[in-house]
Amino acid sequence: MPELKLQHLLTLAELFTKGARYNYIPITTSSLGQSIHKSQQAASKHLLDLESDGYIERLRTGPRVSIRITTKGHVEMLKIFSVLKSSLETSPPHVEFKGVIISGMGEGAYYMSMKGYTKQFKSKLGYVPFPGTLNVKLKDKEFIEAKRSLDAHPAIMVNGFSDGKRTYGWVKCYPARINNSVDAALILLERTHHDDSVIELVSKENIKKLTKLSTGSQVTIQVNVKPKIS
Amino acid sequence: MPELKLQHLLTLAELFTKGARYNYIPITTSSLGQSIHKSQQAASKHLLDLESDGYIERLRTGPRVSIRITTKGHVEMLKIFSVLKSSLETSPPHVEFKGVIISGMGEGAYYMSMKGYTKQFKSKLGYVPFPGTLNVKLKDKEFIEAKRSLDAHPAIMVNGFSDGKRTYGWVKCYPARINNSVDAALILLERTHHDDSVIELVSKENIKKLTKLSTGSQVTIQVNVKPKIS
DNA sequence: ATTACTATCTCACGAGTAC
DNA sequence: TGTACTCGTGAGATAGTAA
Repeated sequence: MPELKLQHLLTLAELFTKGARYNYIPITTSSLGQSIHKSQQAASKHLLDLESDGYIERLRTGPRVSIRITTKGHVEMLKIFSVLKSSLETSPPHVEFKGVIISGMGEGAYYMSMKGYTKQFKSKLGYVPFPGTLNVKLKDKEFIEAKRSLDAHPAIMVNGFSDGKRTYGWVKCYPARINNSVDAALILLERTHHDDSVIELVSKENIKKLTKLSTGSQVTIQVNVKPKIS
Repeated sequence: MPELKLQHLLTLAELFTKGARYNYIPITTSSLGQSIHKSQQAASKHLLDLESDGYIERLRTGPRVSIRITTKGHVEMLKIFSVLKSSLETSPPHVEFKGVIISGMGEGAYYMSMKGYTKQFKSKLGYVPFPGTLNVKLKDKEFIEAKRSLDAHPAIMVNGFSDGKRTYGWVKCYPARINNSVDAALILLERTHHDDSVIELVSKENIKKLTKLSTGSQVTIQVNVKPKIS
């Protein structure tokens, strides 16, 4: 869509930084070449091209040449800038999983109801989860891969503990939404009896009742990811 | 500076818009080719290159391929984005003139003191100018050219009028600063006895006294330009 | 259907150099 | 000093086509 050639982009940007938008700026092709990490010849060609395309204007006073960016050049820069801006901004800040509900085995419910966990859930998630986890079987490889790389994102860490007889592993919690309607948390367990293709979720209420979902139902889970601020 | 090749920029941006930052997105090389206005083969090559450079990850499930942008890819996009952003933002929003003061002939003072003008100056500039214009001779071609293209920028318009005997032309005013210390207005007259190499300025106070400048002194004038907001 | 190879073309770049 | 020509090299793009 933008008419400005991509290879000229950084050259034009360099002229902008030098202040050439509203004033004629004296510049040599060699210094420009250095700035854009190209040869003097390349810089010269860039200026020639930019000029013939009407993105810059040049004024020569004897040996000296001054350059100014035209409105057209400014507009083209803004075009590319806004393409980048909108593509970076419209990126939805969540990881999505699709799968089907499989029967919970009650084990999750047992462990997650232990005081060592519930105390932390209360303080870190803000609630004690309904006893019983929702287990979702992921069918596509990309979701399994996405689950693996959840580690890269910041999580709410529920620490493991010991009750004297045995130890219980940590639980990583990721705030999530089920079918874009129910708030929940996807949990990664240090020790789980599931393989990588199953994700487990906890919620304040009984998810199955709340959503009228049952074993075999297809669900979509969105895990929020902190948008990066550069 | 950015390692990402510019020709891959719009391809990566397209993947971003498709939501490939946090999820594996199914995409074909032909559809991608259409999106970036290149051939299917070019899109395929782009993906190959982006993958081997670690900017994207691909997952193939039989014939289908899904793509996700890596953190490295995201960072590279942000790098180029910020180069553009800063070059567009650091552009100082004023047009600069340099020249030497030449003797005013008093004519300007006479005209600018007429009621038909002073009334408008008072309401539009906020003050009645000191009687006497500052005339500055521009020595370099680029400043003369810059003066000509001042027309492209929005001005405060002081309309012409008639006193029954004759008519007086309009005056365009551009808020300006002299030597970065005195507020003034550069004025363009519909009818002037100067050629293009001279600019005239008015100010609330006597500029020469205020700045201790006299004929022959070098001055710098900055005319503010409305920064464009896209 | 797809993806991606090969061949070919164009053009971006740098070296040398004229002015 | 400057800019910008010619020319050689190679990267990027497309068409054709294999898998």
